[in-house]
Amino acid sequence: MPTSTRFAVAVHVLTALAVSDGKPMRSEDLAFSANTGAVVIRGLLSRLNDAGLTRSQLGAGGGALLAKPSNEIRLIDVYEAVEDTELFSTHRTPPCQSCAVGGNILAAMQPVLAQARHAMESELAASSIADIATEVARLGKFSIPLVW
Amino acid sequence: MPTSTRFAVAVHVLTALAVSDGKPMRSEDLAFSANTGAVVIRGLLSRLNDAGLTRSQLGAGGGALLAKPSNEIRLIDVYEAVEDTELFSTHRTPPCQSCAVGGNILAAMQPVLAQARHAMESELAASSIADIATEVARLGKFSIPLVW
DNA sequence: AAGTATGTCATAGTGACAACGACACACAGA
DNA sequence: TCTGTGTGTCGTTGTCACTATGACATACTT
Repeated sequence: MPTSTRFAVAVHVLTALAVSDGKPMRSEDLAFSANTGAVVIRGLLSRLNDAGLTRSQLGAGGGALLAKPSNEIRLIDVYEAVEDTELFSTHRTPPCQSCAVGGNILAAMQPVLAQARHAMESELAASSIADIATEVARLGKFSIPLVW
Repeated sequence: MPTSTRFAVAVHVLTALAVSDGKPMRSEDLAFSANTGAVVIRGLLSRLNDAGLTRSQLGAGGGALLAKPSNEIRLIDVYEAVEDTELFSTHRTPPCQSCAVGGNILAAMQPVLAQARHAMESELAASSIADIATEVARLGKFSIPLVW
């Protein structure tokens, strides 16, 4: 089960905003960088706005902006803002409740799966958009803020 | 970012085999318990056989059996045997390589994502089918092995 | 030799996701 | 105030992975 592409693209968008902080970026520009459509970006920004990670400026010269410093945006915040499916899927149709195993398997698995998910989320909480932006700048050999 | 239902169903199947150890179970019986089709179970068993977790006995009175003791089958083994998609998806179409961000974002994210995945897998390595079977027996108030 | 169960193929249906076009609404600047 | 620009959202369409289902060759047990 793969995640949707939303998480990766959302991190991409936030990182782009972080490296060119101050200047609003249009959804169309962000779409170009992520190689996708502007509507996809707007859908992501809508979720990120709701989560308080970004804000949008309307009108001429407008675009998307970070709502707080990039080092205060953890990857787990991004993950929760844009992903809405459970990490572990269970049976499409509930298992046979009258069976000894079927009736209890989900409850028996639940603690282990919750712990696994929590371990993953803790790792995502340890990194911020600032960390990613710094790494991108290092790999790309440029400094932040980047003037386009 | 969900997994497929295969992981949950595979754990279900292996747990069923664990609690009734010794007697082979037909894919049709397992399908009934998991509330799915026999072909789905056979597809899972095919993968579990390849991974050395189960073996199948053909002919009358045949069925699936565990290939090793249930306490030697870790959940991570099951996960790797039946899941074949990456935990984290990336951009459907590769990002713009000529952009400062697009050209490096994937490489910059990769270490963090790998660490998050590893944390999750470590948790799955800490539990075995025997643990799940014991928990199912406790919840269902029966003892192992279960005579059907 | 007969019956039974697996393993695999081919087909079809379902759901999530993303690409795309269109348009109402809101703000900036002159 | 008026015009241009950009967001936010809707509906449609295409794609892909996954699951369900039927069918059949193969292999083993009795």
